Amino acid sequence: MNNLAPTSDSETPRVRTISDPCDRLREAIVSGEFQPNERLVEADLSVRFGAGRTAIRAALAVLDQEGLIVREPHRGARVRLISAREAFEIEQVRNALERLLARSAASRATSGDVADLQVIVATMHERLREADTLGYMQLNAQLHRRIWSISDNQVAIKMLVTLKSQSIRFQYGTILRPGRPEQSLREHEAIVAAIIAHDPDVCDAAMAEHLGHVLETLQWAIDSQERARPWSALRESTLRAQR
Amino acid sequence: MNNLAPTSDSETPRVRTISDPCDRLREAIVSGEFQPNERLVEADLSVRFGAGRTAIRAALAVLDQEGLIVREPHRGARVRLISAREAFEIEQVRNALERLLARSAASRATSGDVADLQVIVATMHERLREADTLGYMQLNAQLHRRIWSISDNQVAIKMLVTLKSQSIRFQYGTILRPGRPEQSLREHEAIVAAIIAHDPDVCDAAMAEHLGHVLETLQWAIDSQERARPWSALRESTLRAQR
DNA sequence: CTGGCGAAGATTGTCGGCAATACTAGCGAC
DNA sequence: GTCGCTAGTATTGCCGACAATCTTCGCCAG
Repeated sequence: MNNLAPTSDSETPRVRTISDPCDRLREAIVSGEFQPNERLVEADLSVRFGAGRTAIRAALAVLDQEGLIVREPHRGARVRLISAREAFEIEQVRNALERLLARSAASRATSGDVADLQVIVATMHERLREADTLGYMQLNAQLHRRIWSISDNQVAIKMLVTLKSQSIRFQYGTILRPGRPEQSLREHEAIVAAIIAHDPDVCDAAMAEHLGHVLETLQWAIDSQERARPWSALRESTLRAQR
Repeated sequence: MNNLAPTSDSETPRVRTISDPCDRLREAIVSGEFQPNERLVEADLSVRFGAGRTAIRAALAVLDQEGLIVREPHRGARVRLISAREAFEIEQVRNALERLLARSAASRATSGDVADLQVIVATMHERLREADTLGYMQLNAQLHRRIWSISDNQVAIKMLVTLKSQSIRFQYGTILRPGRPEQSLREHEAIVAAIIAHDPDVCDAAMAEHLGHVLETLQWAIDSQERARPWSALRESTLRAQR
């Protein structure tokens, strides 16, 4: 009855890889193909993507609005470096918006939605048992996206997608905290349980607690990163000055 | 000691009107100079603003990302019509973000911030006594912006500015509800009191209650608008089809 | 009179070139 | 050796023109 894939929502269309320079450049940036603060010379991108410089300029304008790059007049564009402070701001906004969507999802979830969520949670259990951290992270993101699709606020969803692409550099450190995946899974189960119970208040609280812990873990990840490489702040300012 | 103007935050720079086509076009759209669904022909805008078509295209790309216009391939750009449903989504997101900022402001407000807020509230009392509804609305927006400036989340502030420009068409009907300005002022006083008390939880709750009432009033305004002009839905679809 | 069909008009998308600006390297003076 | 100036280079911003596409209008058959 249900599909093999637990979700059929709008995932990245991988079959027909659109040659849109904007999407390709965005993908290259979020995948880390360009370093933070790296210059993005229009002519180079033009030959790289086989598009005219006009299309590249349009793509840069979009990515500037999305916050992935910064443009200075007559000085060109470069990959935006998200500071730890800004990562915190983004996570706080994400917190507020996810709570809103969780609340909406708890009110609107159908039996089909609930079944999908349960499949995802069950698969998360498997990945955790297999110590498949990467797979667990992917399912984590998938669960959140599925909750978004249950809610009915497209405005908030679009903002969350943009925020996610901005802060992707900080997403990987958060799962490395000892014991964090187990705790994360329990929190996700609480969220799903609240959706099943159609209780918006409880779901809001469960999502708030979950993302509060994510925020704490983000703090921990940044701290431990600083501890391991105390010169990183210096390196960042050096890169900022570099041309 | 304190300035004559209660706020010195980033208001719209009116002295040196930048000739940037993007800003001018945005201003023209939010001020209602262009009707919703009206076509924006690049050549016309080019002669209107005295800029080349390239600059106009860049401006359209930005405004598309901001959600003020919609662009269809080979079919051009037009002013985006925000539906009542979308206005609701926007107001819900605004609700979530303003609560976040109110919480932050309650933690961080200095004595100077508090003084500014009290001046604004006092002036709101005056405007209300004089039945100066327009002036009251402006102070209303000013108070919210001042609270934003106390908080420390630039990401959320930028989003709120963008959302405000999108939903400006629905801002005017909400103050016309009988008794609403008085209630609104009481709610604002509760918010400011919570900031003065440095109590984030109470401030969050006060802002939530305030914006919950705004949401109700928005519903009332849309309903009464529909009641007065039951053909507006038809007119909208007609405009959508129009070229 | 209505509905399909094709050509003309209008508009957008893209490309190349040119001027304006910012960065760099080299040179000379102190 | 260091600082300031200047010429040269690299890159962006802008403008015109052309191709691609969509829309509209006129025509004609039924």
